[in-house]
Amino acid sequence: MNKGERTKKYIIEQSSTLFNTIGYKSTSIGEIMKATGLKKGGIFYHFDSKDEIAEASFSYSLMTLKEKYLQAINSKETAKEQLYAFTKIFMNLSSDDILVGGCPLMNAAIEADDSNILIEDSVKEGFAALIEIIKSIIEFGKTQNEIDKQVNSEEVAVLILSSLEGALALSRLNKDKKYLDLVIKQIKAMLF
Amino acid sequence: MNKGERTKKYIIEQSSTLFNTIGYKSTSIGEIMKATGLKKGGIFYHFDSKDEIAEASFSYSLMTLKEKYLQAINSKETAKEQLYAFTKIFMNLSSDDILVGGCPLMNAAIEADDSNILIEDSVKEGFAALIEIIKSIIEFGKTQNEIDKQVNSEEVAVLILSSLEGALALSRLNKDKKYLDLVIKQIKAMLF
DNA sequence: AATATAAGAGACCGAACGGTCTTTTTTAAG
DNA sequence: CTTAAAAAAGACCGTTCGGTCTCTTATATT
Repeated sequence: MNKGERTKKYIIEQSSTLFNTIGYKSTSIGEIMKATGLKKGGIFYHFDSKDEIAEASFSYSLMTLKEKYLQAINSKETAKEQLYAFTKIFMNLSSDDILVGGCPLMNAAIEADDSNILIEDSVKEGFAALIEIIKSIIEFGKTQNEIDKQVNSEEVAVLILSSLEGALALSRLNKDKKYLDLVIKQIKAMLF
Repeated sequence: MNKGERTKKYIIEQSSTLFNTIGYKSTSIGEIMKATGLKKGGIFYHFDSKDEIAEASFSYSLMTLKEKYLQAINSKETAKEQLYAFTKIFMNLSSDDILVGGCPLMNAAIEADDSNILIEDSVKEGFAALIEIIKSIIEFGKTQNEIDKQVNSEEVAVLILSSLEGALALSRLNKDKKYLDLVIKQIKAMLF
């Protein structure tokens, strides 16, 4: 990887944190300059526009997020452990070094409500992927006789994701993990 | 109510929709001028800063929201009907004429993450009030023998609000009410 | 109808925005 | 070591931002 590629990657890493913490509108080129130590010329040499930086940053966040989920679930032998690993990531989304600023998907979904139609599809895909992961955990649990075969995997997956996202927002707002704790506790009680 | 008061109220009404749909940062004075038909001088005669408009608009949204909830619940005789009325408001938050743009609380919670510390307390209070309303519905249901007396009102209220907020975001993003429908269905099944 | 005051218009301001362009410096291949 | 190309600097541009200030118009009280 030559200098140019390294710098471009570095800009994306730094920017993704900015976009996720203070949002698209508030992340100015000036902020990115400060965070990277580069000047305007250096940044616009690698990207044609702020939107292009935002897109690259969001993709990077998504990739990181997905990796984290899959890696956490892998090597777990029971559905219960998998679900625990999954929820643990949600718990850490507030303090995670890389993904600081909460769930990138939810943030993008709320802010890019009308504008940024560019990333709207990516956000949809991201959520769909998360639901799919939860669904696969539930279905795995059924084959292991951990989870009642009557539960509707898709529907329950939607409930789990929705409640986790809502609780994450509440916990971040109140700077109190109890909301996430409460929701996770009840989800477990519901499934196992 | 004299002209000045009418105009100020009108600015707040129009602005609250703007803030809730496109967010604080994206709602410029220019946008407010367009929405109200007033010029800069007319707007800043009634407010000292954009933040002051934002605060007034948010308070107005909160008040409207709370009114809607309480009014919907009143005159309902069973907890089941009350909960149904409550969830129905959530369903309509996407299409409501006044509160267009989703849940004002969630929008504010996500966007005013670091900045706008001004309204942070109001957002917290707003969420606490919603949880309290749900809690009271559940407790009413217990006295009516509709709901199992063993359920923890507070905890379940948090789960319900979290999942509704999450599902609302999903439904708005995908322009598909099914997420809210699914979650509401499961909440009902859980309680009744 | 007169008039004091409330309400609003709109030109103006400095700062910050995203983005361009020329110049300088750094990198890396021969 | 030389040199062409890649990378970065930073002055500059037009636009939009939130906000001010003066001047005009509308309101409401006597």
